[in-house]
Amino acid sequence: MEGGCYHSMIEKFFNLDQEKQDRIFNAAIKEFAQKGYDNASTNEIVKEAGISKGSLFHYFKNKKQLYLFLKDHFMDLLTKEFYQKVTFTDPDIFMRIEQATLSKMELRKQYPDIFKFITNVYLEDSKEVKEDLDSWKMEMTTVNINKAFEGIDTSLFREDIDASKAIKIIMWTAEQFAAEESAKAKLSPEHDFDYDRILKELNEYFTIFKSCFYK
Amino acid sequence: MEGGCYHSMIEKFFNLDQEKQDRIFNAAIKEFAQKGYDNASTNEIVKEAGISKGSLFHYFKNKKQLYLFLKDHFMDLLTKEFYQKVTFTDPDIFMRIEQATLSKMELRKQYPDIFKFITNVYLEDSKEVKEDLDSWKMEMTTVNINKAFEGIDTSLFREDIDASKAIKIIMWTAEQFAAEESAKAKLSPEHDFDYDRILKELNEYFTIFKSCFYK
Amino acid sequence: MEGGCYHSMIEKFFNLDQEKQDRIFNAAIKEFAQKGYDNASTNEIVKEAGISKGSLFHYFKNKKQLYLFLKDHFMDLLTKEFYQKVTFTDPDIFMRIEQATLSKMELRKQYPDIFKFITNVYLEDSKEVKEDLDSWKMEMTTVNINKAFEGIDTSLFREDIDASKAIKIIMWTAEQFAAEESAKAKLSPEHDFDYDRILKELNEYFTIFKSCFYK
Amino acid sequence: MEGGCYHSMIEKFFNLDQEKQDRIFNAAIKEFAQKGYDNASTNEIVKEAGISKGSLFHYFKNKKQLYLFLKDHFMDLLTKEFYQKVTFTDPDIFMRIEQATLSKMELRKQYPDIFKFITNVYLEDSKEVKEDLDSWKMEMTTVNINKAFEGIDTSLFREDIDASKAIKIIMWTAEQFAAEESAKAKLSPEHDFDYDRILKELNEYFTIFKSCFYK
DNA sequence: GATGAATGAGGGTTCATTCAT
DNA sequence: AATGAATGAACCCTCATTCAT
Repeated sequence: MEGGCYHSMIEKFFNLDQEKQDRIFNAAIKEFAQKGYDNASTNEIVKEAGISKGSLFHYFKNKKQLYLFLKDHFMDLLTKEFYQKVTFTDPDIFMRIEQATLSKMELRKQYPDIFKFITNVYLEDSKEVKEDLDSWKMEMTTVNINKAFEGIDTSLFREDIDASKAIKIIMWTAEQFAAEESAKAKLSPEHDFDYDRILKELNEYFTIFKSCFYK
Repeated sequence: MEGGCYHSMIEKFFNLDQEKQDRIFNAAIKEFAQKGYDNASTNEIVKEAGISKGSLFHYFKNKKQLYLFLKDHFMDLLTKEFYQKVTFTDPDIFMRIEQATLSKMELRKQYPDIFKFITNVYLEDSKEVKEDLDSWKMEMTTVNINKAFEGIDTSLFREDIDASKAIKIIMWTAEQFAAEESAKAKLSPEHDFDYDRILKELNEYFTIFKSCFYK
Repeated sequence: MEGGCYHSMIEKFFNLDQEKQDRIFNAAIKEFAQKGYDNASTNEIVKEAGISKGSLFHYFKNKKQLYLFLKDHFMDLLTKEFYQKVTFTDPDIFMRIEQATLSKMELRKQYPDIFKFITNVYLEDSKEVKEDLDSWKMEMTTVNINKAFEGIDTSLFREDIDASKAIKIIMWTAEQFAAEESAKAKLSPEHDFDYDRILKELNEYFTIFKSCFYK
Repeated sequence: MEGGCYHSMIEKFFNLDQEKQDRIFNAAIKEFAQKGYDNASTNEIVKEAGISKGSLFHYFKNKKQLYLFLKDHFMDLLTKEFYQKVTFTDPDIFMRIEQATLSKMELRKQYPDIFKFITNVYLEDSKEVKEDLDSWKMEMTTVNINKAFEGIDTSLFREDIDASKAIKIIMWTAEQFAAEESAKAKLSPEHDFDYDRILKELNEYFTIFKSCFYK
């Protein structure tokens, strides 16, 4: 009911030369990533993008549409890049998680603003976009979990251990470990990521898991 | 540089009768918890608290000082309550985590607004308070981890397993499990928390850990 | 000073195929009729007409010229249609007014948007077109009154009554009666016009007038 | 549901010194009277009133509340003044209408902006206030008609004439006559009202009515 | 000590009009 | 001739903070 001219407007945007599209993308992503939906300022976006106020609302009918569009567009981008780096076919869960973790770290390094933006979308709490995001979040969670678990070889696990719980433990550990490393990096931003150390440490956790969960 | 008259102002606040202090506390906590720092409105706070605009800025130099004060004050309160419920002396890590988890759940039920407020402080991303929060977060993390690990009996762990890593795995699992349950509850708010089921499920994870990590 | 290329622009418009002209006419009339001069949006007009923004301002120098052109064009059209239905030759004023009233009702039914548009032109109060409309309104009033009074047979009126005043009373009554019915219909839009009842009631007024004013 | 803090805000307004209230009244009335609801600019109002943007919205929560408040306030004022000048007790309809017509003309002269504002309220067509105005208009019409007709001595009318229709004719004539005079005055604003001539002419109409409708 | 009126910058959004293509 | 991207001023409204009382 709201998005009547959604497509025609976005089309206008895609007819711009790539360089201008990028300026707008970068400015908007950066602003939303830094300040969240409510506090992001369209004024800042247009200033940073070097376009006029009117132009922004020529392409996107309002702030909300801009935000939701960016979410869809860059979620797509990250997802595609992610699945290009990770072939979710390896039956060994540790290989899969290692690949996924590495891949995420690379994405975070390659597209720091986009990564932060998409991460924040999951945490976004603004009333104005709540409804649209909630349904999307629920959908995403289901899709991702299904994809991640597809074809894991559970025959390697000890029979007295609930494989699905074991898998959750492994994934949570990987996630929290990565989050902790990211948090460290954020609080002392001068230090660059030392992928080798991180991978090594992650593998130490995996070694523990293998010695515990595998036959 | 900023907090010149910090103390004298807060003193004024503490000279108020308890009932008025509470009205201000409740109103402010609720507003910040619901909307985050940037979107919280001092107008709403004074309206809810039934005081004048001038009064608020009489007790607290500005919105930021009010926020940081609330953070300190209620972090203290929650921490004290927490350590009253949990005696972090039990050498068994699982008992300790179970106690901590239960205790947190009780606090969430007992002081829902305060709990939400303090939780959100950790996620707060506003530029205006970023600097002050970041240093505080770092400090908190260190303090809590140290406290949590104090006196854990690592002699129960298998010797071929790095105890500190095992403890991290256990804690991360407990945290993520709780987070997942909270997220579920948030997306379908009609369902009330079923503490019994949750504790039972958490213990199933602990059973796995014991069978793996313990001698 | 303003209308420099007035003619050459309108010519461009008349060179369009009739179907396109009509699309523009309909879209513009509808928008102006619904929202008045100031609030009518050229954006809506071009969207509804299916032409580009540039085109509109290619045919009409600006919003004002478009409006004034529509006013002239459709006032002409309605006037012509009106005088085709009503032969203002009947010397009986009541027949004439009845014909005129009926005729207006038919026009309102036949061209609802145009009718509403022209009606609103008389009530239009926008600064931007005030000057142009005021002189036109004055002219129109004079013209119409003269036409309406032409060849009325005043010999039927009692000699002790000022015929011109009697005519005014009759016309004002007809007008106000019609206005009151329209107002009623507007406030309770579910009721459709009941032309028969309205005509019958109007004739009851006329019967009074005949019994009073005629010899 | 919308006007929660209606009273408390208006109270703020009434606490201002009279001179400031008047500045705001005059500025707002003038702007609304000239441009109608939609096109009236709160910017213009505050500029003309010599107050800040924020102040206006300190007294009135939004443009709509301001408008509706002005409508109520000045409708009250005009009504009170009107009924002070006209004692609607004279059983002779002509005396009553003459008084009313004179009274209206005086009000128009005394409070030109207010009079125009209130007149326009009846014609206001903006979506934003339509609902609120429609119910009010319907109520007003009923109230006024009832008051106007109360205690008219219909025994003077010829028995073969429907008194209620005769009264309508008389009132419509008076109204339209007055409207026509006002329109003339508006289009050539240099001429002041010549009340004596107008009253004389109105009475000529009344003479006709008496000779026709009275026994 | 307590008040609440006053501020003005900034929020998102719409607009008629221009002009390079 | 026809397009539609681009403009920037103006729209209503909210905000944290100040200061005279």
